[in-house]
Parts: sequence; structure tokens; C-alpha cells
Amino acid sequence: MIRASQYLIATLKETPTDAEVVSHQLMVRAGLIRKLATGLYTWLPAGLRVLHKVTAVVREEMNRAGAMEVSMPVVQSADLWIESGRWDKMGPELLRFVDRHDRDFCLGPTHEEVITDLIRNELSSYRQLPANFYQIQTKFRDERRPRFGVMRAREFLMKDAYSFHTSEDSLQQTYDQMHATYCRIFERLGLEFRPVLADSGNIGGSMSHEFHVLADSGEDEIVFSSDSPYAANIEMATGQLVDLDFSSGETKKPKASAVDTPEAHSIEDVSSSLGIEARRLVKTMVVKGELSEANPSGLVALVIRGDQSINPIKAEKHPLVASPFTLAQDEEIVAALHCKPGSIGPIDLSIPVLADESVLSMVNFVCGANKDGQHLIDANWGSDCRYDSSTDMRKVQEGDISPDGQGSLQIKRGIEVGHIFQLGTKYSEAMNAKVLDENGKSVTMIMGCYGIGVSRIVASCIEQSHDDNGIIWPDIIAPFHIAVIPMNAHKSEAVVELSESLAKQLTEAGYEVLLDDRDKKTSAGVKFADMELMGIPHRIVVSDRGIEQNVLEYKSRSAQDNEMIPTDDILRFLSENIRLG
RNA sequence: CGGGGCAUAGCGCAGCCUGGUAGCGCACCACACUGGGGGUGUGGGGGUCGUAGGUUCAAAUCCUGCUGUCCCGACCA
Repeated sequence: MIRASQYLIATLKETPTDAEVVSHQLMVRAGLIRKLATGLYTWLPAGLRVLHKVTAVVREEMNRAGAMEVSMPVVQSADLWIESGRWDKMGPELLRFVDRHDRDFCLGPTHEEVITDLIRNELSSYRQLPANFYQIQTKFRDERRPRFGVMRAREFLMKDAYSFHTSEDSLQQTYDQMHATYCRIFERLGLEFRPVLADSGNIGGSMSHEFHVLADSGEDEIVFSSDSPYAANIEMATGQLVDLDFSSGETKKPKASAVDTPEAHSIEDVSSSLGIEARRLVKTMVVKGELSEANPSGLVALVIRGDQSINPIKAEKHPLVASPFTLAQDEEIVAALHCKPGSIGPIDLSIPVLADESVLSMVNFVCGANKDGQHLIDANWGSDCRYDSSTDMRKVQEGDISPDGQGSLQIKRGIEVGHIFQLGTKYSEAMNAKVLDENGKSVTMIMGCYGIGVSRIVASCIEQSHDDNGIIWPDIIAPFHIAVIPMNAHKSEAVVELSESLAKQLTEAGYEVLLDDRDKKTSAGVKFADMELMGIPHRIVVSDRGIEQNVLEYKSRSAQDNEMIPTDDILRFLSENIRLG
């Protein structure tokens, strides 16, 4: 039992100005966290209890899946990062520093290098595989823009796991098992979530899934089909246009004609000034490409249907396009193409032209004329325009047909709380992590890695579960299960006695009880408000009134009204209404 | 990394324009009242006005540098 009078109930009536999203506001107001500096937070007692609850669920499920818990240092020596090649590859988000001996170190944003180093020394036989190691550890990433409280903090708590294998099959098995484990974890935590196909980013590897908690404040867009299991991050989502072939039946005009479009530089301008639908236009964007002898300007033209947009993550995967995706400067464009952006089209361009699939079947379209203030109408591939190669680099839109042909695509916002990767041999090869196989032959281990943003889960849970009065925790991660509030304790000895014995009884029954015994200056209204703000899921009020009738007054945080429960019946009632599993 | 805003008590803010002994609300402490939804009154404690420099008889206030912090942007040709 915890006594509120002896506990830090750090609630705030006013909303701090620097908190933008509701979870951040409520975490500060409910006294769960305090900011130390940008992206750095102290967890206060009540907040830490929640964090530990999440940790416990994650640990339990990882153990159930046969993973072994370890704990690796937060501080890592540069040697390992140089060995993997990431010391130079990682940008400023890797926080580097030197020790007193002038040796380079960094704060671990992730632990592939450390675990690979450990395992190459500790494991030597295929018989020790597969093996899966995890830790729940503080990470540090010097984010370019930390925000939303612990949602995107620089220092945060993460569960990361790394598995080792001698075959792709074995990796796939563990990967599938982790996928299922993650689903179970997020289900137990009461989160509404979706696993989606993902881009593997700079961690490297092939197969990858993200787990997103659905929330309007999410920083990612996720795409999923109305009628099939297809789900993907928008960064890599594909879809089919509903009206892809809308013009393909038309008779091709033999020759395009130029028209003056002096004030029209955007698709919208051109479309409205010519009175032609945007989907009949071909949009040309010029981006940085790979420098070569064949392409001394280092620019590439990307063409896409006028009503569609380019997905830079997809585009930069094409060998012709430089990564990161960067638009060319106006001056560079004029220098290379002798034409301002706004009137460019895929006609006799001196730079490579990469076409999105959306334009391939277009007929009699409009595009820039490569002369300032002019566009072509009734242009066609072959006769008027050309492209060098085509690819899918379109950002999918809501309503597109699912790539498996079943259903239409919907887009929602999500908070990434989990990410699993098949790394392959990226790290084990660079760091020479090998074991002997059954033939006594040395083989490079195949790896997978699996992350969960533990502190981020706390915030995302609040995003999904709150009301005007504050947080509404699911029982399993609430800082306390039950708040016991004595009414007029300073006047009634009976209320004090019953509150104390009740709190004791509930504690013995295995519940975590917060007894709000704060002094008489703390009015009932304040106690109610604080307990609700903190999101404690079950409340029991002890009053003289109730004692007379031999009942306790129960209220669920998520319900509107009180219920009167016979005092003798309270344990049975709670056991039916509290889910700790 | 680019643009903008802000920095005065633990929190939220006013004062700055027009320089002259630092203020309000919440929170905190004491006492009294009140006592089922952030109650009332009286009295109190708490500030190198982010920092360094400059202007001035005099700077929270005007000027400059620095730091911190928040927001916006970083594909639409």
C-alpha cells in the first residue's frame, strides 16, 4: 500500500506551454515525467511505475519466446563502430565523445555492434544456434528534432533483441516468432495497433515489419487494405491506380503542339489555365542523381502523372537517383536544361529521364515544352517524349487498389512502437562473426534484430486512452490498480479505520493500492481530480454514509457512474473487474 | 540544418513600447472557517528579471554577442 501523504503526487492544474500532444501534456500534468533538457526526461515515481509495468510485460513475453536477457553498456567504444563501418556512416545523431585517454566513444543508439562482438567471442558452434538475446536498455539518439515528450526523446528506453542463425529458414522462424510475440505484447498492453511492411532504413537488411499504434498524432503514415492483410508504411507502400488506363483507348494525336502558358508554373496553374484535368498532365521534377561521364550535370528528371506525387524513399532506391533524395536548385536546372522549372518536360532532355509507372499508358498528355512559358498538348511517348527507364516511385493515395488486387487502400497515422528486421549478414560479415557448421566449416552467422520503444509505448497508450479528466490506464500498466479515498477522514474515526483495513486487505489480495490519506486541506474534489488525472482505473470511496449502509462506493475510471458494492463483497467484485493478466 | 517566437518566483503570465526600488493567478507555509468535484478569508516565504558586455546619473525595460527553449520547414517543378 502506498500512502498519498507520503508519496510524490506531482499533479499540475495548468497545462505546460511546451507540451503539444495530449500524451505529453497529460504525462507532465499527471506527474509522471519532468523535463531536464530538450529530449531528456526524468521519470517521477508514478511514471516509473508505469514504465516498469510495460517493461515487465515485454520481459515476460520475450522470456516466453525463449530469448535470453543481457545488459550491454550504454557507452560504446568507437572501435566497434569503425569495424562495422557505421562510425563514418552515421550522422550527428550518433553522439560521440572522448574519454580521458583521448579515445573515441559514443552513446549507444542501438547495440548491433556490441552484441555481434559479444557473440563472435562466445559462440563457436552451430549447435549453440539459433540464439536470441535481448536487453531493456537506455538508448541515446541525438535527434534532429526531439518533440512530443518521451514520444520522440533523445534518451529513451528500448527493448532490443538480436538473433543469430546458420540458415535463412532459422532466421525466418525466429522472425515469425518475434512477430507473434510482438502482437501478443501489444495486445496485452491494450493497444490498438497494426503490423506493417516497412523500409529497413539505415539498419540494413531485407525483410522488415513495423508495429504501429494507431493515433492521429502519429508521425508516420501507414497504409492498409480494406479487404486483405496488406499493410505497409507509406514510405514503401505500393498500390494500383484506379484510373491507370483512363486514356489508353484514345487515338494518338500524330504531333504535339506548343501552347503559351506564361504564368503557369505549377500543375494546378497549368491545369486550370488550359482547362485540362491534372491527371492528363505529366509532371517533371529534377533531382540530384549519380554523377557520371554520361551524365556530367548529375541531375535526373523524374516524371509522374500530374495528380500524383513522388515518394522520395521509393525514388531514392533507384540507382539513377542520389540518396538522400534532393531536389535540384533552380540555378542548376537552368544551367543544365536552359529552362526554368515549371516548363520542363521529358523532351530531348540531356539528362536521364526516369518515369513513374503512372505515366506509361498515358496518351495525348500535357507536359512542359522545355521553353520558358510554354507547354505541349497532345504529347505522346515515342513521337514527342521519351524516358530512359521506368519504376514505381509514386506515393500511394487513399482509394488506390491494394497491390494484391483485393480491396482499396486506406491511410491512417501511426506511432511506431516496434520494428523487426532480418539483418542477414550485414554486421556478422563486417565483424567476422562466424561459427563452425555441421561439416566443420566456418560460416558467417545470419542475424535478425527486434526493437520495441518501451518509453514510447507509455505515451502512445495515453494517446489512445484518455478523456477530459486525464489518463485512463488499462489495469495492466496503471501505476496503481485501486485508489482508496477516505471521505471526511478528519471527522470520522470509522472512515479512517475502514479505509486502512480495506487498503490492507486489497494489498494482501495482490492489488496495488494508493490510499489517499492526504490531510484535511486536500478536499475530496482535489483527490478525485488527481486520481482521475493519474488514470488510476478503479476508485473506492469510503464514507460514513456508506458505512451506515455497509457498502463501498466504487467507480471505474472509464465509467460514468458510481456503483454501491456491499463491503463484504468487494474482493469478489474487484476480482471480476480487474484484469492483471 | 534553415526560418520565426520566447526567456521575469516551482508552474502560467503581466510589466518592456515611453528607463526611475519587481507584480498578478496557481502552487507553497501559518491560522481560522469550509468539508462529496480543484472552497473562503487573513497573514506570510520565495526573484543575481537566461548570460556576458554596451549606452545611461539610473536598465527587467534600449543596443550587441552568446546560451537555452519552443514552433514551423526541410518532395509537388
